[in-house]
Amino acid sequence: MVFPELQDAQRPTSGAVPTAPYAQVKAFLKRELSAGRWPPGALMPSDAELVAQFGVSRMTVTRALRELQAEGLVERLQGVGTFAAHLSRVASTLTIRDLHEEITARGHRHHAEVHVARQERAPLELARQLGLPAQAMVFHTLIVHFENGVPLQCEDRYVNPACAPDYLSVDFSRTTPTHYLLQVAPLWEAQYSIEASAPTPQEATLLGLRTTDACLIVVRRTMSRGVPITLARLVHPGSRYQIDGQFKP
Amino acid sequence: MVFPELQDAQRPTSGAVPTAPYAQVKAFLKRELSAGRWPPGALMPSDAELVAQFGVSRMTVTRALRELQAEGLVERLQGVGTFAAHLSRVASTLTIRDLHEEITARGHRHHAEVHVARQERAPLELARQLGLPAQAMVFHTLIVHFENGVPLQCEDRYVNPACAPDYLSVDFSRTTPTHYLLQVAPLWEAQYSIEASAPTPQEATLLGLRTTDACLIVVRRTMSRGVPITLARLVHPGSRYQIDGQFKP
DNA sequence: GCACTGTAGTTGTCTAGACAAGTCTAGGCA
DNA sequence: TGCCTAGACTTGTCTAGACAACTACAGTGC
Repeated sequence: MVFPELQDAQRPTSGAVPTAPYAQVKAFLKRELSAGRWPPGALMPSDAELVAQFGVSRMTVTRALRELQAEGLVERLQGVGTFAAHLSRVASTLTIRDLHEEITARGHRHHAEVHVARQERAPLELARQLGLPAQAMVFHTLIVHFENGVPLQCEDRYVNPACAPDYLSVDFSRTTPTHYLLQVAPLWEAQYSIEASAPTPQEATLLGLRTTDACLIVVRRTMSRGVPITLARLVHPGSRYQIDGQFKP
Repeated sequence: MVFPELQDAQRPTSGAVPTAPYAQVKAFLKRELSAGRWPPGALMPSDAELVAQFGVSRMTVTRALRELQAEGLVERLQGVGTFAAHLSRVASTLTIRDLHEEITARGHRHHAEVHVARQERAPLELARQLGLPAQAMVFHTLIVHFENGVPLQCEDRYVNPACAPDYLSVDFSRTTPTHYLLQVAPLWEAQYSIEASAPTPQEATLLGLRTTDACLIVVRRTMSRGVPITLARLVHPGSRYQIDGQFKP
């Protein structure tokens, strides 16, 4: 078996110690938690005890605990107490980036070929997912993105015309749909699924693959203010694309 | 092309309005941001202006802004001001769950077959990734997990013996390695990569696949308190496993 | 045994003010 | 012109106290 190379995690520099009192309280609790002083579900010190222990005001302790709560390390119950969280799930931040940005950040060259950019009538299921009536008009683009001349992503996208009426007039060899749509609708909410599958014959041709080559496929539906904006199927050659990430609880 | 079904996002119930002042300030800013009142990079109202506008104390405004900053919606620069963030990347929370939990949560039956559970000498590259000298002893397990009798994951895992000396004495037909290691080392930090690829012949056999079937492969290296604990390669049949998620900025 | 009540302890939130530290700009000076 | 400084403005953080909302528990009365 093969273990691909993983980058080394950045180690925190031990030189610069955070001196702010709230940070000290937070660091103390984090340290003791990681040492197993309070096993998952155990009752932790109350605000008042920490106030006495550190000689700070309650607002300071509260801030430290609220941030730990936001990070999922502790659970607080009003009237009951603060408890060490059950870490049976660890959440990471998966970053969905604009592909153009991602490629140029690597110091590489990005270009795109537009194969389809037109209006279509949406079949029932597609219309439903975009919150439109059946047979409604939708925008459809099919774009292949290249990194240094090698095809990296086949982007099949449907867009709700109500949210981006000028979508088809954009020059997608210069701007990516993601970038344009982020400008039109700044705040997003999205669902995605990541799967591995063989490409369709058309996708295989566009990406220069055989239909037996594995692809990493991300399907994403994006909403803004409760209105579906776009539905995208992003197909990547498995041999040339992977999703990396790291997380710290 | 095929768009798999995505579940509907949960819509916030519009009945219960948050009444806490800090939540009102936060909701106001979020609403205006999503309406595009401050385009990315634009200067937003200062603390003092929001204090005057809402008639609350500065601590209240500060809390609202600090939470928006933590969510990545605004950027604050000391001595300069508060700015609408560039949302070119949107972060989601990808949850790495214990497979046993995941399967039972679906109401299905989970069982595991242990194929390998022994000590081995680590070759150079593996030892390096686990922070050990070359030829050091490491624990190695190879376990196949089943959902309702169908193979769902092939888990090839190496463990640093210093972190979990009793690892090999665990009955992995009853406990998953993930679950056991979470108990031994409560706080994690991890790096992962997700990719699509064909399985090795051995993996294909164990999962009941052909070597041309696409697999979704997650490689994860886990550290606790700066010490590498485990390196795992999790191979899933692409046709039977996908990673789902959603995010709201 | 059972229902009710008071009380102590907990977290959730807010206020008014204070000082520190950083940035920017206009004015003064050589 | 070029450099320096004082002041205005910004965010970062802390304090001491207050009230509200909630929970758990012991005690009371039936």
